[in-house]
Amino acid sequence: MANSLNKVMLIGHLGDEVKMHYFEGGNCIGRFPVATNESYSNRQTGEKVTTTEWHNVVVRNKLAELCEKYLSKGDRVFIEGKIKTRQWEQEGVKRYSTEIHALDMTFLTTKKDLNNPVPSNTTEPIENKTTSAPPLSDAADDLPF
Amino acid sequence: MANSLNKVMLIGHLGDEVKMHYFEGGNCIGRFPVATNESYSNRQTGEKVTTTEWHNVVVRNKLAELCEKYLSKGDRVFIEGKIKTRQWEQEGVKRYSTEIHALDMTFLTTKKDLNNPVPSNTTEPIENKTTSAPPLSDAADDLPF
Amino acid sequence: MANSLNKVMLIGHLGDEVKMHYFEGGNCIGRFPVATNESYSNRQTGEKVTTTEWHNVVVRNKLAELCEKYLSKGDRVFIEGKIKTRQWEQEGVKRYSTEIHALDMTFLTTKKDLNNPVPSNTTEPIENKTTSAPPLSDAADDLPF
Amino acid sequence: MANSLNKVMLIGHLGDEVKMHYFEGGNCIGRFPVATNESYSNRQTGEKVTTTEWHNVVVRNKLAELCEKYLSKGDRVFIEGKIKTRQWEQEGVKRYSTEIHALDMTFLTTKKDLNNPVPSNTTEPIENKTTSAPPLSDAADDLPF
DNA sequence: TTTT
DNA sequence: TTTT
Repeated sequence: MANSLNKVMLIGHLGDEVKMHYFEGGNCIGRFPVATNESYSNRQTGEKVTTTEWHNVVVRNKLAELCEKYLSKGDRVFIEGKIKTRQWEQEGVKRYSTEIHALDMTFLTTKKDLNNPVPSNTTEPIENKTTSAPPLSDAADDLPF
Repeated sequence: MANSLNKVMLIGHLGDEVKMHYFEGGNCIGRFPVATNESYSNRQTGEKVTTTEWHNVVVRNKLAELCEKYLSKGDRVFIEGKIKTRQWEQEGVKRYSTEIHALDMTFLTTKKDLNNPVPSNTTEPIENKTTSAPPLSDAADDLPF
Repeated sequence: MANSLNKVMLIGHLGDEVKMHYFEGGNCIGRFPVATNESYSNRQTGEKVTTTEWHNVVVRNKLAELCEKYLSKGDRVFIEGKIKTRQWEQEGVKRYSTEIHALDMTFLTTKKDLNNPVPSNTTEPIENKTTSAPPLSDAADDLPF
Repeated sequence: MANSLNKVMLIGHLGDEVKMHYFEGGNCIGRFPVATNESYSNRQTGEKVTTTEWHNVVVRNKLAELCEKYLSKGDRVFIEGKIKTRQWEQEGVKRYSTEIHALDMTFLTTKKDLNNPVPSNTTEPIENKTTSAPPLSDAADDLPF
């Protein structure tokens, strides 16, 4: 039983495909961006403004594989998870990246299985081009989550 | 009615005092860090590890003033809010800072009002007189266990 | 991964002690009422009104034992769980009881361990007087929760 | 700022159409049942069991009108609200009905506007045939609210 | 930088 | 970079 609470709940759309990373021990991690929107009326002009917030979602192992299999860019999901901020140094400057580590999820639209069961090699064609690797990806094996 | 959800809920302790900023139009903003902890057992060594996550909490106007008045470093709070990531450029490099914009809050310990004003023996004087049982307790008796 | 969500989060105070029930297989269940309050201003009179909502909280096994050990009437808790409505017939009339099945919890005040480590036999003296038993108690062993 | 929390979040499907009630002052209320499901494996037999939980959702005024306009039986919604238990006496017996008072909502499928912009008189053609009625629907009719 |  |  925890003595603190770190809970995030999102409903939004994937801005890109799920990018998978496989580790030696058999673990894997998936990453994808999720957009949430907020609308409000500008006080002066009265015009409606929509702002978009982007969330870096991280999933692991079984959940990651389900996401890769069933989620595509544009799909809507409900995500329950927690906030984690990674930090690293780049050229002497501390940098931070905040991620949403998803623990539970509900697929709210799954184009893939509904429209057409596409051959898996055509859905994520350039999955391997992940040039800029996130700092912690190597260490992921001995992380708590 | 929104078509997306961006919800954060935290229970944690303030790592520092509330820092206020006042704007010309009469608006104000308060900022303070909140720590949440997570414990897990290391798979190899079996030893218990506690990690701390720090959240940059932002409050506005009335809520900010309440926080400044009643919250101190070390106090425990429940926070409901949303995630916002600000970005800016520093020396040509995009930098990000993720904040929790608090919309509702519950003070779970407020040292300020507990420690000084009232003598502690007058705060819960008749704690034992809870004569009136909660509505459902009677019904509960004749319920399935 | 669920395709639906049934989530409850409460912060409130216990209206009574935790009542334990032990089953043959070694399982146990604890029950206690939790009060949440809501204040609003009456539109006509402008006077502030506070209403109290009572929640029938149910905990199982390990969590139940922790609750019995550390929670007392008046203590404040954070509860995360789900809603379950049981139904049964009484004299030909369908009756319902809605419960909050707690899955996670944070103790926000624990008078017991802070003030005095009272001998457990003095805290819940009449724990065994659970006279009226019920529909679901037998089935409890093979229930989902 | 509240000193307690009474929060419910649901993702589920409507078990019936939205039933509206209009009051003299211009206020209105809408009611509809929402089902959430949970699956688990029976420990003995190992077979997968799905249980359904029915929630009595209550909406007011603007939100009620949006629900009536855009939601139909079978639609999926995300609901954020609070738990309220009403009590009344029937033939000398105290009876309880627990409702989810929705404060915010996200329509996750809206068959009405997506499939065909049906003329409003054809949208609830067989409203009275409620064969598989959710538990509380009968009781709800003759309740206070 | 908090807390247990 | 999503979606309405």
